[in-house]
Amino acid sequence: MASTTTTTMEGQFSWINYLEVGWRKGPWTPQEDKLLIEHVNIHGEGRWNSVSRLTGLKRSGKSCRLRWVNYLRPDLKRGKITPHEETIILELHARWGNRWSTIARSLPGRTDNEIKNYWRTHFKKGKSTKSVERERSRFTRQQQEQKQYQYQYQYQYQYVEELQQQQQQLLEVDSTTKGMMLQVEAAAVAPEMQEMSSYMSPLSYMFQGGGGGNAGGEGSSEEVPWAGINLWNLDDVQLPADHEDQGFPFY
DNA sequence: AAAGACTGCAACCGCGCGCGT
DNA sequence: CACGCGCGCGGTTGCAGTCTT
Repeated sequence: MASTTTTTMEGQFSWINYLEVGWRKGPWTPQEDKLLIEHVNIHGEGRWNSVSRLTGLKRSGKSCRLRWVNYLRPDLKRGKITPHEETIILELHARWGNRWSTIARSLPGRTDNEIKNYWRTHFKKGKSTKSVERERSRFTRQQQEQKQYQYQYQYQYQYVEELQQQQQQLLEVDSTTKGMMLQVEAAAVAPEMQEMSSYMSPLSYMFQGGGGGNAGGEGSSEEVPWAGINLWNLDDVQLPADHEDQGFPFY
């Protein structure tokens, strides 16, 4: 790929880049977006370096991929990060650090870039005092919501345990050929289920006294164990009257 | 009302990994 | 094994909009 190095003096919208290197830079136009969307609709994602050749777009493959992933993908969620999502970001960042793409996998519709930007503007060290003050009042509100989320996560955890029990019953009841097949399947799933239950709740390690599991570990926690399960849509869970009593050790 | 400070976010860059040859 | 290519990731930049003084 041609070098795309740009000096600050040239600026990111420089025509010099286009004339000398060939790739256009800077903000995307609606026409460019349209071309890229059409291309992906026809050819699918991937092979980004061939996009310019096939569409006539004067954009590098890298730029095309970025534009698609961060802005044009149809499954992207628009709008502000919700307090709920913020909680998840805080939790997952505590677990994984700056592994934004890993964190993004737990937040359907949000991109790593979006989360990274959000983190940097809201939680990065060295924020101004005013910002901190604003954040503090926001945090107070958030704490109230945390209590509710805690209960919701516990509810979800119980649900997984029920699933495990049901699966166990299936194994015990059916010893026919069909049952054998189920056992094979279940055996394959079992370790994953076990791991899932160990940190089904993103906040579970807090409830367990913190620091457990493979926090900070490399590799093994790459895949999000609850992918495919809609953890974050528990709005209609009914809270018992005594849930207020449950403390919440938040930071 | 104006100027400066701050925030949000799109987009770029360099680096490293995985894969095919 | 070495190399090149494509891609994904995390860090950074810069601009437009908003807020504060």
